[in-house]
Amino acid sequence: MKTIKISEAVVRRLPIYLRFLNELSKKNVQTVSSQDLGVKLDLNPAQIRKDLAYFGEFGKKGIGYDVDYLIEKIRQILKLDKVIPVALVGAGNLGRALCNYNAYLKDNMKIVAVFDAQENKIGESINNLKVKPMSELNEVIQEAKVRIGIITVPAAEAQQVADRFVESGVEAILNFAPLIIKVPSEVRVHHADFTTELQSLAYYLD
Amino acid sequence: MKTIKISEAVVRRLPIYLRFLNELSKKNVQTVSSQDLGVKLDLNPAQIRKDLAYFGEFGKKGIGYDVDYLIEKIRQILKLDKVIPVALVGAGNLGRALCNYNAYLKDNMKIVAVFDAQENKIGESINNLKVKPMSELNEVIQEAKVRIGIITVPAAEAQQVADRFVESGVEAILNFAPLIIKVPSEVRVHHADFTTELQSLAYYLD
DNA sequence: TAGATTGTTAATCGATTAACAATC
DNA sequence: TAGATTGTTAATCGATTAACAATC
Repeated sequence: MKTIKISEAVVRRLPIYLRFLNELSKKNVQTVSSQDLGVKLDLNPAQIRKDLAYFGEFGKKGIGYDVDYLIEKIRQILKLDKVIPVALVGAGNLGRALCNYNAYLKDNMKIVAVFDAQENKIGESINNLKVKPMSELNEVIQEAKVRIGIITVPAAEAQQVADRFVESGVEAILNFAPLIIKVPSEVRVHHADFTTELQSLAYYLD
Repeated sequence: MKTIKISEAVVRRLPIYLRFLNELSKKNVQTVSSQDLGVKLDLNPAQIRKDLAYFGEFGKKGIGYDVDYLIEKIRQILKLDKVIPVALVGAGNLGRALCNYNAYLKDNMKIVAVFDAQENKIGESINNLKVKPMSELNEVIQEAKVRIGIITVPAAEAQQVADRFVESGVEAILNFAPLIIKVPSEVRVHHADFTTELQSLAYYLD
């Protein structure tokens, strides 16, 4: 019955809902309306209701959404109800920074391995993870059942790293290198590029 | 005559064009077609032509676009033809990582000041920049004519930092904290959030 | 019950793509 | 000239928003 195609725009909003719902839950808020969510997240309430309705009837008319129930449902939709093992290549400043999010991502995702091509980085400790050489990538990824790969190497090496990820069976890639990487269509890639982000902001200066 | 509103989607693609054109220029490629660009950037050639045509007639029929001329034009459109001073708050791992992009961003943008609220960070050196206390933020930003602010502090402090940026006259903000920040409508905010990015990727796992 | 809020349909709005005359 | 490629219009596709019956 998964015939209706969910647009990327919808999928990108789900984690934003989830994050705010988690905040509400921490404050012991029981119920929230699409109105409330809209105000806090700068979104149209109708859009929020529609987004959620793609996946089921999670609310109660006249009441709103049960916070904890909706959290549970969104986590299921995003497949975040089990910890997803993640690997990262590029133990530079950025890679190191992302490893620090491990605590924040707990219950959802976990960076379980860090790799680097540079000799002098290997063996270094980042957040209790020892940096491993690229030669061990395939083996480690398969053993740890890594499903998502993060690329934080310079642009010149990013495509090679992507190829290695694909080859080792990773299903999705988050690329931070300033370059469009190419992968087979069954692998999902998102680009998270600080430099293009910053440059597009400049357009809006007066 | 700036009556036609340019969509955000268009503006976000311009830096991607620019980046690839710069690569071509470095390889001494003189001319490029929308076809070529489309293949390399995974975009529809008609879309690329239309994007560029919003701003002028930059190509030659039957020939394509002159690489260096198009670079010049896109830099003008994005207001990147002069160096834009940028400030960053949050001298943690992520802040430090972003400062390293200064070299890459040369000619376009420059991080000219770094601030942190924590005593022990102040005075530290990052990429030849001394970390300054928050008390100096307004003064430094006004003196250095900073136009864009980057937020790399924990979520709990991000809104306060945004308020300080706005108060000191910053025109646009790039927020890396996992939280939607609120600013007056004349200030432009982009959210660059690693955690939501990663979570939305999970949806596409089988 | 009265008030609130969902889920959903229809209307609107906007973005992408196809097609082609113009022309280098 | 013949082939290539732009700039642009029209067609398509998709996403957002408004409106409201259903109902808690």
